[in-house]
Amino acid sequence: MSEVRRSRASGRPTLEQVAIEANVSRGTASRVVNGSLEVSPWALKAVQDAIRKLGYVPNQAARSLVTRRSDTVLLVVSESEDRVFGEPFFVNLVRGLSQELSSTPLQLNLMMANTARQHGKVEQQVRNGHVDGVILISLHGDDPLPTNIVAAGAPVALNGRPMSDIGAVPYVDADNESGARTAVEYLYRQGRRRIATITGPQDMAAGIDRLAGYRAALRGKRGVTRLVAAGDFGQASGEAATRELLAKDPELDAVFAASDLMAAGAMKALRAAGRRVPDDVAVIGFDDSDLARNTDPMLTSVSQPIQQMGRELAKLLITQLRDPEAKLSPVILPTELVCRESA
Amino acid sequence: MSEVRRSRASGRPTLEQVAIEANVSRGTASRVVNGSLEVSPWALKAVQDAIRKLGYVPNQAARSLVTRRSDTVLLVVSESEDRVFGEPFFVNLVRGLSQELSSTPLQLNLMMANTARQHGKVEQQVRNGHVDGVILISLHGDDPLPTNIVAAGAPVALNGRPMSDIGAVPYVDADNESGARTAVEYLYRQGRRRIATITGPQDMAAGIDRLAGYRAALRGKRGVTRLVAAGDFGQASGEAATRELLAKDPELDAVFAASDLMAAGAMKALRAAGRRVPDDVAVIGFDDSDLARNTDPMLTSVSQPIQQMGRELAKLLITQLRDPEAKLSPVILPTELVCRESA
DNA sequence: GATCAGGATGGGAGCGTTCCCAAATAAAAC
DNA sequence: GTTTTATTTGGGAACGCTCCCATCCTGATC
Repeated sequence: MSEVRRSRASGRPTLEQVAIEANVSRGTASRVVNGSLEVSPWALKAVQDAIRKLGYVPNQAARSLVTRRSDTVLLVVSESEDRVFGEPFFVNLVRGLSQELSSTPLQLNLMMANTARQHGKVEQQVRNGHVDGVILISLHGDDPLPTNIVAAGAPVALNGRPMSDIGAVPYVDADNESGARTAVEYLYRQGRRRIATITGPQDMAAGIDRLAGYRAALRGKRGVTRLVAAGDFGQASGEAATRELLAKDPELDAVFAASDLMAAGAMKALRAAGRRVPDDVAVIGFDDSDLARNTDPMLTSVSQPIQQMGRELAKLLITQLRDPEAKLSPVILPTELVCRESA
Repeated sequence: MSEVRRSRASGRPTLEQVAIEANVSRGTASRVVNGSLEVSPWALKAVQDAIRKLGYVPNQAARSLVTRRSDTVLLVVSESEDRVFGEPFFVNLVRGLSQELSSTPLQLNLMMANTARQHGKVEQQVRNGHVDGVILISLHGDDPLPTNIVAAGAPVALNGRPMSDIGAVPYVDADNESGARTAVEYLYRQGRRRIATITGPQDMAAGIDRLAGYRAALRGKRGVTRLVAAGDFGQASGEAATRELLAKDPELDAVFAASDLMAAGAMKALRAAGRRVPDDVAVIGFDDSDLARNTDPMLTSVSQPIQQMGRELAKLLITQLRDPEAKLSPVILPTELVCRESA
C-alpha cells in the first residue's frame, strides 16, 4: 500500500510515476520539473510533494536524448609541457570553474589530451553531443584544436592568450605584461640599476608578454643596464641563465625571472656565485606559486588570480551556451606584486 | 545524390541511416557497433563502410537511456583541507587515472565537493544514473560519503586508507609506514642517534601510519633518543614543532617530518637556530614534492608513486564495474626514499 | 445566452539506442 | 529427402523524457 509501484527492477521513479502520484499528467509534471510558469499553484504543489515523496530525480540521459543538450562542459588539459603551470595552478583553476558552474546544471568533464589521437576524441565528444562546450587549458603554440572544436559545433573558452589570433574564440589571461612591468619598476624604485631578466619561451604568449613588460618598464629610463637571458620556465634554465648573466655583468644587482621556478634556479646560482639575496642582487619571480613561500629568502613574486581565471573561463563558456551568437572579448585579469624577502 | 538524407536539422547520422546505407537492419548495424560476433563478415564490412562514409558516432544519451549505464566515472575531490596534498599530486593522480581509463569507454567527470550539500549532489548523480562509479580523493576523518554512495548503488574506490574501516570499499594507498620506517632507518644508519619526528595530524591515516613507521624503525634500538612533536602537514606547523624540539633537546641530530612542507619549515627553523643541514641536523621529508627539489639544501624525501596510484584507483573501479560482486582488497603501493642533500 | 480569449491540462509522437524473440536461411545429421 | 541444429537477420518494444497540439475550463465580453 505504502509501497509505490515501480517500473522494472531499477528502483528509480520516473516522471510518469510522479504524475500518477500527484494526480496530474506527465506533461504537467514535466512543466513543474522544468519550472514552467503555466502551472496552477495547486498542481505545482501536488507535483512537488510527489517528487519529494518518491525521491524523484530526472533521468539525464532521457532528457538529453530529446533536448539534444548534454549539460556537460569538457575541460581539456593539453599538458605536453609538463611544468608549464606552476603548481597550485591546476587545482585552483578547477576550483574556480566548479564554483561558477555549481550554480548551473552543468557538469564538468575532464580529459587529458596530449596526443593527436586524444585531440580527435575531443572533437568526437563534441560531435556526438556528449559535451556542450569545451574549456582548453595549457595549449601550446598554435594548436588547431580550438578552431576544430568550433567547427564541430561547440563553443570554446581558452586559458591563456593563443599565439595565433583565432577569430571567434575568447580567452582568459592574466595581465602578464603589466605584472612584469610592475615587478621591474619596483626593482628600479628600490634603486637597482643593473636589472636582468630571464625570459620564458618565446613561442608562448606568457613568455613574450612578460618580456615585453620588462622592456616597457625600463623604456626611456636612463642609466639602467639591461640584460636578457633566455629560459624555458624551468628551474634548470633559470640557473643556467643566471650564470650566463653573471658572466656578462658581474655587477648586476637585480633579476626578474618570468617564473618562480626560474627565480629559484637563479637564487641557487647567485648563492653559488657568492652573491647575497637580496643584499647584492634582488630577485623577483612570477606565478606566486607555493614555491615562492618556501625559498630562503622567500621569493617576491607576481601573483595571478588563478581561481578567478577559472571563474571567468566558466562564465565565458556559459555566456556562449546561452547565446551562441554572443560576441565575446578576451578577459584580462590584473596581477599583483607580492613582496616578500628576495626583493 | 552524394548527399545523404539526414534526420532533422541536426547533421548527425543515426544508426538507422547507417543500416539503410549498408542495406542491413538496424539490429545488425547495432551488433556491428557493439562488436557482437554473430554478424556475417559480409554484413560487417558493409556496416563498417557505411559508418565511415557517414561519419557515424553513437548517441551516448540514447544508449545510456536503454542500457542504464552512463560509462562515466565521477572523481570527487573532497578538499576542505587545502594543502593536504602537495601539488603535483592532483595532476599526477589524474594523469594516472586518465591513462587507465583511456583504454575503456569510460569518461571522467570531475567534482569538487567540500560541503554536505555537494556531497548530496554526488549521491544524486549516482541515483539518477549519471555516473556508474565514483572515485574519492582526499577524504578526511570518517566521512559517510563512501558508504552512502555504495548504498545509492555505485561502486567506489578510495584514495588513502579511510579512518574507520568501511566494509566493502577498496582503497589505494602508499605504504606510509614502510616509507617512514625506511627514512628513519636511513637516518640511524648514518649514525644519527637523537632522531626526532614531526607528525602529521593524528586523525588521518597517513599521519598515523607515518608515525608508526618512525616508531617501528627505532623499536628495540638502544642508545637512540626519540622525540615526537605534532604537526598538521603544513609548513608553519613544521617550523613551530622544530623550535619545540630544539628546546626539548638542543642536541638533536635528525628530523623526520611527515611531509615536505613541514620539512621545509623545519629547515627554516633549524637555520634560524644556527644549525647546519645536514651537518648538524639531517632532515627527511615525505611526499617528494616539487618543493623537495627546490629547497637549499635539496630535501631528501620519501616518494609515493602517485601516478600509479591513479592507475590502480581506476583499475579498482573498473573491476567492480565489470563484476559487481568482486571482492577487492586494498592496494598498497611501495614508497621509495629519494636521497638528496638534506640527509 | 452565446461567443471568445487565454490559461491550464492531457497525452501522442518522437528522440536514437539496445534487447529480444521470431523468422529465415544455411548446414549438418538421419 | 526430411528433420534437426546452428547461424544470421529483421524489426517491434521499450528506455524516460520534452515538445507540441488539441482539448477543456473559467470568466470576461458582446
